[in-house]
Amino acid sequence: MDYNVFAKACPSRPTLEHITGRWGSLTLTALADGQLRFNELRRRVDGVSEKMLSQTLQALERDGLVLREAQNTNPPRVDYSLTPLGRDTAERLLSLIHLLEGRMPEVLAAQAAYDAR
Amino acid sequence: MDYNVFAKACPSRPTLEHITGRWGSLTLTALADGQLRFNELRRRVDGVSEKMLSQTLQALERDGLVLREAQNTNPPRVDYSLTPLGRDTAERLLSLIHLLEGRMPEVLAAQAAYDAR
DNA sequence: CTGCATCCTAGCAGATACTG
DNA sequence: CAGTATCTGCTAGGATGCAG
Repeated sequence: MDYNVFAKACPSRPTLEHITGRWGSLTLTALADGQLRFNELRRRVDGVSEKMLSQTLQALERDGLVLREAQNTNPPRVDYSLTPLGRDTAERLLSLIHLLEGRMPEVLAAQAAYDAR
Repeated sequence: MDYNVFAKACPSRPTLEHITGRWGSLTLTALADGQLRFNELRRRVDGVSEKMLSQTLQALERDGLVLREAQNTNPPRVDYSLTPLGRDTAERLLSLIHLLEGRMPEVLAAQAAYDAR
């Protein structure tokens, strides 16, 4: 393996963290449905602050996962969408999220059992 | 959807963060190959501290993703493995990681292009 | 509307030392 | 070996204000 996330110094680690991070995962999957504007994204990703969304989008854009298209109008309009690589990534992320959402009862039961001890 | 990660207050969010977090994702995927002992895990997940590994394992055990089996011998021996739910989760995580590892050249090129501006 | 700049704080995370 | 305990620095992340 050339790029192994298990290696401390591998450049894939920061990128994996952008993707799976608290806001990165939600941002990517929110964009999976299609292009969104900044404030549309902000409403979708419940609880994200302007600052964090902005930072998250910049990191994902730099990694080549998100495409940013700004129009020089007034008021300004900026559209965010996924690149082909971003789409592949979001797809796998969604698969993970759907699994989790579907099996939350199992998780909650495990937590209750753990706490009972 | 009953448990929607996009909702700020949904109980699935903390669990998603345990799974996708910096050490959670690496720990889960390391265990995908089979049972490991504490220090074996520590060596696999390059860079993790004792403390973080311990915390991570506890969170994943509580969520019902990891099984902890302690033997009361001397010296002590503790084995960690995945539950069925943990295996399903790790599988999807691995799919994501393999995608990323395989396409790192693309990511690095995007980063270089971004930085050039 | 879409951001960047600034300030501030809680808690994440590393280092170290210790216990059964 | 498999952890806990403590201390401490760092930075993620929230709040606010401002600009194009």
